[in-house]
Order: sequence, then structure tokens, then C-alpha cells
Amino acid sequence: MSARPQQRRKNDPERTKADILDAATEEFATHGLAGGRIDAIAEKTRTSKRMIYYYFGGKEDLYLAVLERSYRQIRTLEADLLLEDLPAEDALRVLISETFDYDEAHPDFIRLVSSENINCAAHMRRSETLLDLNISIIEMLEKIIDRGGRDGVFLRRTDAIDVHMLISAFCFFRVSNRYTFGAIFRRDLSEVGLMARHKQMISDAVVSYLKTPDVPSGEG
Amino acid sequence: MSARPQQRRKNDPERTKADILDAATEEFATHGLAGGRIDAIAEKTRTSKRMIYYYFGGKEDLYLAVLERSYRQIRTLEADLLLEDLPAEDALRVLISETFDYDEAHPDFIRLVSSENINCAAHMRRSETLLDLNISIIEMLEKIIDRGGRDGVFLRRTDAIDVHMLISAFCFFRVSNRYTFGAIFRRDLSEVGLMARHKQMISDAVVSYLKTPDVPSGEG
Amino acid sequence: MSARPQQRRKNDPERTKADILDAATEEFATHGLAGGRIDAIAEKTRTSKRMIYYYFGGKEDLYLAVLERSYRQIRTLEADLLLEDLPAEDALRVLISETFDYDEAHPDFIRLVSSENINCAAHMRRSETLLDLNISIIEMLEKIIDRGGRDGVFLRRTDAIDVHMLISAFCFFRVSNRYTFGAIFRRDLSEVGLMARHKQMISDAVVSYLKTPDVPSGEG
Amino acid sequence: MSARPQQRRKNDPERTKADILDAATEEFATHGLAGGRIDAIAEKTRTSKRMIYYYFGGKEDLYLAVLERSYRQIRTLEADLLLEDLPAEDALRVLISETFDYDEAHPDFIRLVSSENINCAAHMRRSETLLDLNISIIEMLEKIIDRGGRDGVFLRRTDAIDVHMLISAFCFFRVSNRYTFGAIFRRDLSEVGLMARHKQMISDAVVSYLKTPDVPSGEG
DNA sequence: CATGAATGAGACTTCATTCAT
DNA sequence: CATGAATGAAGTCTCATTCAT
Repeated sequence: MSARPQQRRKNDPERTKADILDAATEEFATHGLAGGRIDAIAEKTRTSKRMIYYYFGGKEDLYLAVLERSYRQIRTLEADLLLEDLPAEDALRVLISETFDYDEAHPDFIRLVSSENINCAAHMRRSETLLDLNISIIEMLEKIIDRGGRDGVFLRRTDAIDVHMLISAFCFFRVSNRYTFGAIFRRDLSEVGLMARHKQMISDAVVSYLKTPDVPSGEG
Repeated sequence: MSARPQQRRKNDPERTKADILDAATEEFATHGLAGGRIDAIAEKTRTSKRMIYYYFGGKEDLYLAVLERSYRQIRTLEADLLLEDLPAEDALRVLISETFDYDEAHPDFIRLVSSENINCAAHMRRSETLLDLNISIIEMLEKIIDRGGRDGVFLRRTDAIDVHMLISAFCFFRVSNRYTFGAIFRRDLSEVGLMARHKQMISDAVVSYLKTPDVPSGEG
Repeated sequence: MSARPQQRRKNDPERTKADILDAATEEFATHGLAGGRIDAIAEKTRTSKRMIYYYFGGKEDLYLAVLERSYRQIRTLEADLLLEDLPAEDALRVLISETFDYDEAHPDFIRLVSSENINCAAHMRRSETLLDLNISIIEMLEKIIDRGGRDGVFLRRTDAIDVHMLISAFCFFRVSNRYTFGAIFRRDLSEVGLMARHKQMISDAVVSYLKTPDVPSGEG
Repeated sequence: MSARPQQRRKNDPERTKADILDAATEEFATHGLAGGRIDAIAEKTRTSKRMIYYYFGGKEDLYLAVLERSYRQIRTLEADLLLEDLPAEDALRVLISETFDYDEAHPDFIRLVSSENINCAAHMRRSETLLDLNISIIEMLEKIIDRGGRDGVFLRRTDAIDVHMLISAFCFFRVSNRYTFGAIFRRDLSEVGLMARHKQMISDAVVSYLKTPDVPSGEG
């Protein structure tokens, strides 16, 4: 009679686990590791508090699982970018734009990372999974920088990780420090117009930085 | 009867308060608001736990006091800069350098701000003191940008707060995300050589950004 | 239809039960009834936790089953001794030696009994099996004591259960209190040399006790 | 008006601690470390569960404190014995009698020690206090044995710790195994008549052991 | 001003046990 | 017979805070 005979089975561990992870991500992002409450997570869930311990072991392990899943997601997204066929500057601008948009779209991830830093990355360090995240973005960036150098578009010699940091810092900060910066300077950083202007700014700043030679040459 | 006016003042209230604030700053910076422990603060102090309640009321009030003192200190420092007599680019580079060094020298402050952002700046918003912190750095930056524009050094039209954000983001991120960034990219961001290179980079990036005109002129 | 009567008997119930009992004996001996964990027992087993409930009902029932099996084993061993043809003193020394060796070889049993005593033998009392364990050792001991009395070797009049207690106490204590006694007096009671000396001592003590007349005769 | 002005003060830490220790001793003796409940201890107390953590830190620490106090008490008692002026055999009989009576009077202590042995003396080992308990009874025993040897009363050469073990084993076992032994042999070991007989037996056994020469000499 | 003792509320975690298949 | 998933009840422990002096 029904098109889905045994669907919505009661015992679906994967779904239960994902359910818990979703709730935990929100809780830890909002309150940090110390401030997050297992009880609160359980209440947001279809299951009980007991299952959190059944599947994840404890608070810290759950936190780590949340962290790992979050980082895995961003890597997956990065891997989907196809920048090889674009001219260096265009590729770079796409990369920056994607980073900007990702951070903007994932404030929970940003907060988790902030939280982890307050904790000196103690949990991340314990995770092989996280430390083995072979950040593909660096390779992409290296290729773009090399291409731009060969094509004579980028005149400055740079290190890819440094450039990635320049990009990340701005995109991350806009979201991570949205509240304090907004309060002090009376600006709503989530406003759409501001967002567009800022995306343009970080793009222009990075591009102009790469285009400017290290040592201002004689012809300047 | 009271021939000894201020005698027997074994304990100096102001000193006790400062003592508590020092301990609390360290504790909250290291563990965040939720993770910070009143007991831990009391133990780092020359006085007892009871005094914390006597002077500050409670945990959240103490946290706010810590936050206010931290922000007040940074404002004091900014006010000391004398940039009026320097050419625009030089002044800008000094300003960036000072910001960079300040963040580098005050990781506790950075972490407090991160912590406050995780909490949506809830406490900062409650504080008149903090919201009235008329950040003088914006005025300084505006003057520099104007001067540079008038002098034909800076060709791009920009908003001072945006530029401040570009600078702050990088300087802040370097410290705030030191641990996760360091772990993922296997770089020790507190290394001296790296520090110098990064200071140069953010300086060059901002300067080259300001020097490049908004719309790529004729040659585009 | 059922041409294969006992085929597909992948799992042998008796073996499974014995498997569980082995694991449970170790667990309860090591941690006591309260400290023993059903999960831990299940993990040491070839089967799952569910089977423990299937076969034994619950934790306490399992504990009782362990206790019963342990006591049944010791009775079996005692029954094998053939002491009838030996002179009284020799028979007694063999009996003591066997008791000593059995306790030494079965620390798990010793600990189970200790554990049961901490619990006031509450479970043992519930077990008809255990209470009906007609301890054959008492009969053996009685015969030996009688024989020794008739032969003029043992001059003291004694009760067999008392003598059994004297023997048991020492043999049991050596194993049951191995750890605290060892720690306080800095002696490793499992050392082979000490073991031999102690076996000799308990033997000599019991024999000399039985040989000495109740009332110190004339020479006193 | 009252002869005890400020007696029965509310804040009397020492009394609170002793109160907790009393309750904990009973609880741990009855149920062992794993079976003992902090809640149950708190309920037996004039104070709350919270105070247990305030003064002792946690369950295991409380257990250790109980253990230490129990051992300290027995040492104090031993130290009070004045045996120097008695003839060797009399002194020995007094010592045995005291040991017997102490164990009989302190079944909680016996159970604690049993419990600790089930746990491999794990907690005792961690305690400097306990390991430094310089068990004076050994020195006493040594003096008695020496004296008896010089006086020609004790003909057997023995080690004091071994003899102490012979005595302890019986006295301890009578209490520790009271329940299982009683159940199996249908004897109530706490019966007064039995107690007297047993005390006589262990005394006679040890004395006759010491009086009998190691190697039955020719004159026998 | 200052202090050690005390505490209620609520956090994290564990356990024996049962359910649905 | 057998299994992985699920669970309510109860345990240990922590925290910011207040009390009595």
C-alpha cells in the first residue's frame, strides 16, 4: 500500500548519530565546550542523553566528533572547486569568494574553531583524523600563484600558506568577531551591502598585494 | 580616639581588586567564561573567594570587569601614538605595526574577545563603559587615509573602518587562531622569523591595496 | 523436511555457558559482586551481553552460578584424596598440604569467598546447592583425628571442624590477605621459598597442637 | 548560665570530618568500595553529600581516609600493650588474646581489609601513611620469641613475621569468613562459648608450635 | 573588611537491563 | 538461539554562591 515499506525504521544508528551530531554542533558552537550542556544536546535530539554516551563515549569525545565532521565538510567543499582552467587572477578571486561565502554560511564552524583555539587546540591535537586533513586548498593556491607568476600577472614572490592566512584571517574574522566589532563600531556585519563590499575588499587587497613587486622597482 | 587615621590598613582594597582582576583575566582568557572557575581564580589570588563576591558581585560581573579593563588598556595605548607628522604611508605602517605588536603581546586580550564573541558579545552589550569606548584608532586612520589621498599616495577610495578591519583581522587571527592554524599547517606562528614576515605582509598588503586605484585604469 | 537433526548447531549452549562462567568468575573475583561489570564480562566472552541474561537471568544469578561452580570444584578435589591407608600424622600432613596447594592455586576462589563474606554470605544462603555441599573434608579429618587418638599419636582432644578452621584460616589468609600483608611487611607472599616455609609451618603447628595434651601434664 | 558556653558550635570541621569518616567506615565495610554509596554515607551523616567532597575530595579518597584511620587505631592499641615484664609464654598468650579480641571487636576493620585485598591493595599502596605504619607488633613478638628462646621455653627457631601471620590468620579468618564458614558448617561463630574455645585453641596451637623443636630430637 | 565552613542545584557519567528484529 | 540498539534509574562529582563569625 505504502511506497516506503520499512522506511523510518526505529533503529537507524547512522541517523541517530547524525542527529546527535547536529544538536551537539549547535550547542557547542553556541556555548563552547565548557558551556555546552549534554542535557541540552539530548533535549534537541530524537534520542536520550544515554545514547550520546552509547555512541560517543563522553562530552569531550562528542565535541571532537563534532569538530572532525565540521572540518571534513569544509575539505569536501574545497575539493569541488574547479579552478584549473581559469586565468590566475580569476581563479584566485573565485577561491577567495568561496572561502568568504563558506565562512559566512557556517558561523557554527567558525565558533567551534574559535572555541578550540581558546582551548589551545587541545582536542584537535589528539585527533589523527584532523591532523591528517590534507588541506587541498594550499595546493590549489600554490598552483594559482605559480601560474600567475609564470604569466607575469603576479609580480610578488609569496608563500602559499601565508597568502591563505591573509585570506582566511579576513573571512574568518568577519564572522568570528562579528559581535564585538559590530558593537564597538555600530555596524551590522551581517548586512548584505556590507558583505558585498567586504568580499570585494579582501579580493582586491590580495590581488593588489600579489601584483605589486616585493621591492618597488625603479620604474615605479 | 582615632589618632591613627588610616593605620592598620593591612590590605589595600585597590590592590586586592587589581590582584583579583589579574587572576581572573588569566583564568577567563584560558578557559572562557563558562570554563573559568571562581575557585581557580581565588587560588591564584592573595585573598579568598569571598572577596571576589565582596568586590565584584559574582562571576559574570567579574568577567565584565575583566573585559572592561582589557579594552581600556588598548585604548590608552592607541592614544599614545604620534602619527600626525609622518607621511601617510609611514604613518600607516607604524599604525599597523603597533596593532600587530599589541595583539602579539596580549594573547589574553585576544582570547577574551574571542570568548566574548562566542557568547554573542552579550556582556559587552550590557556595558556602557565598553560601548562608549570611542575607538580613537578610527580617527587616526581616517586622517592618514585622507592625507594619503590628498598627497596622491593612496589612489583607492576607502572606508576607514573597513581598512581597520582588514588590519585587525590579520593581526587578530594570527594570535586567535594560532593553535588550530598551527596544528593543521604544521607551523609555529609564534616563531620570530614568521612573525617578522607576517608583519611585513599585512603592511604591504594594506599599502598596496590603498595605492591601487578602485577601477583598474586605462591599461585594463 | 528436517533431515538434519542437530545440524547448524554453530553454537554449543553448554560451551557458551561455561564461557560466560569463566569470564564472570574472573570478573567477580577481581572486582567483587558490586564492582564486577556485566559489560566487562560480556567483552571477555565469545558471545554477547544478551546471552548472559538469556542463560543466567541477571547479575546476581550469574554471581551465584559462579559461586556454586567454584565450590563444587573444590569438593570434587577433596573427594579424590585417598588417606585411609596412611598413618594419622602422614594423612594429616597430606590433607594440609592439599588444602594449602588448592588455595594457592585458586586465588579467584579465595576472592570470591572473601567477597561473599563482605556481603554476609547473602547469596550463598539463598542457594540450596551451596548449603547442601556436604563438605567431605570434615569426615576425613574426623577419621584421621580418631585414628591418631587411638594410635596414641595425637594426645589432645579436639573438634574436627575447629581443626579444619585452624588449617583453613592459615591457607586462606595467605592468599586472601596477600596484598595488604605483603604491603605492610614488605614480603612477597607468592615467593616460592616463602611458600614452602609456610606450608611446613602450618603443618608443624597443627601436628604439634594435636600431639600436645590438653592439660599440661605433671611436668608443668 | 550554662557551664558550656559555646559548646556544640555549628562549624566544627573536625567533628564534621569524624562524622563522615564514621559513616563511611560503616558503609564501605558493609558494601566494599565499589558497593558503597556516597549518597548512603551522606544520609547517615549530620552533613550533606557536598561536604564529603569538600573535605575528602572524592569516593576513593574518602575510602583511603577510612582505611588510614582504621589502621592507625589498631597500631595505637598495639602500642599500649605492656608485655616486657611477663614470662615469654604468658606474654605471647596475652598478645594472641589481644589480637583475637581486637579482630572480634572490629569486624568493620576486617571487612575493610578484605575489601582492600580484593582490590589488590591498590589504595593502600598509594598511601605513604599506611606504608609507613611501623608495625610495632613485630618488634614485640621478636622480643618475646627471643626471650622464650633464651629461657629455654621455646625450642623452635622461628621468624617473627611468620608467627604473626599464624596468629593473625586465625583471628582474622574467624571474623572475615564468619558468614560462609558458618553457613557451610552450620556454626554461629559469634557464639560466646565457641569464641572462648577458639581463643584457647589458637593460643595453644602457637605455644605448642614454638615449644616443639624444629627437628624432633633423639630424646623424644 | 575578611574568613573558613557550608550548600542546593545541576552537571557528567555509569549501570543493569530490555526491546525489536 | 542470537544480536545491536536503546534506556531509566541512579550514581559520582562540580559549581557558583551564601552563612556565621
